[in-house]
Amino acid sequence: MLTDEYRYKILKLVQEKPDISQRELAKALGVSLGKTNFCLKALVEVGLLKVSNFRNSKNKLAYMYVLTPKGIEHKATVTINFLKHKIKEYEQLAHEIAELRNEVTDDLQE
Amino acid sequence: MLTDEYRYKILKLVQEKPDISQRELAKALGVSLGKTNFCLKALVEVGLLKVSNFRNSKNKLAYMYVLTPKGIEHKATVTINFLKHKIKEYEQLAHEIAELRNEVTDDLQE
DNA sequence: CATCATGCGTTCAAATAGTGAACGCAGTTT
DNA sequence: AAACTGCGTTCACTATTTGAACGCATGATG
Repeated sequence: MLTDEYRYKILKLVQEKPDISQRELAKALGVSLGKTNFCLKALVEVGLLKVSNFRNSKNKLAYMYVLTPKGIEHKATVTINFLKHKIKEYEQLAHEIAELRNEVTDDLQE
Repeated sequence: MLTDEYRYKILKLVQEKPDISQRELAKALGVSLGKTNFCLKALVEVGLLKVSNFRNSKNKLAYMYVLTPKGIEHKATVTINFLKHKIKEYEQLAHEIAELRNEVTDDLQE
């Protein structure tokens, strides 16, 4: 399933290292190869990524994943949304942590 | 799947409201009734929760979910671990947000 | 040149996880 | 007593994820 999180993370990783392999990507994302392959194809499908074959001595047959103009634009948008989301998450965490601290002391008193 | 997150959240919700229904729990957790039922049973299975029937006028046949001594102790531990985890997450978020801010400005320049 | 070893993307059967409609039960209401 | 409501339980179905296995292309080895 291609969630916003993966959309963002993949676009970022690909932009940083266009010759990244699907296996590297999978490891970086913490998901399986199959899922990574699925997500990449989905991104190509909707035109955010473009693949171009290339060869090099270390990676026998590999692709370059290139962000399309649409992909770059989308990444900016997605990044901003992600940022907003993260900031909200951050604030929520502050509350949660305070709450947890209370619970910890509560629990110890029981 | 009963992850630490659900273990913690369920113990917390149950402690706060022992006569909570599985449907309420499901809604609070944001998962299905089936999954909630599964998680509750798992917690009873490992001895963290105890069920005791009770009736009341509003809830026809309902259970009380009671944290066992083991459950209370476990909750303390789990809460502390969760707290540690959240604090780490919090710190990581601070970095991520800073990074995202840079990306946003980077993206705008491209 | 021929063989092997390595690393790539791809596939897909199997495993795992998650859903929610439907059921029987027991009180409450009409 | 019949209808209604809310409870936990079940489970067939769907969705999601995994990773071993494959074919292919290159580099290395004899």
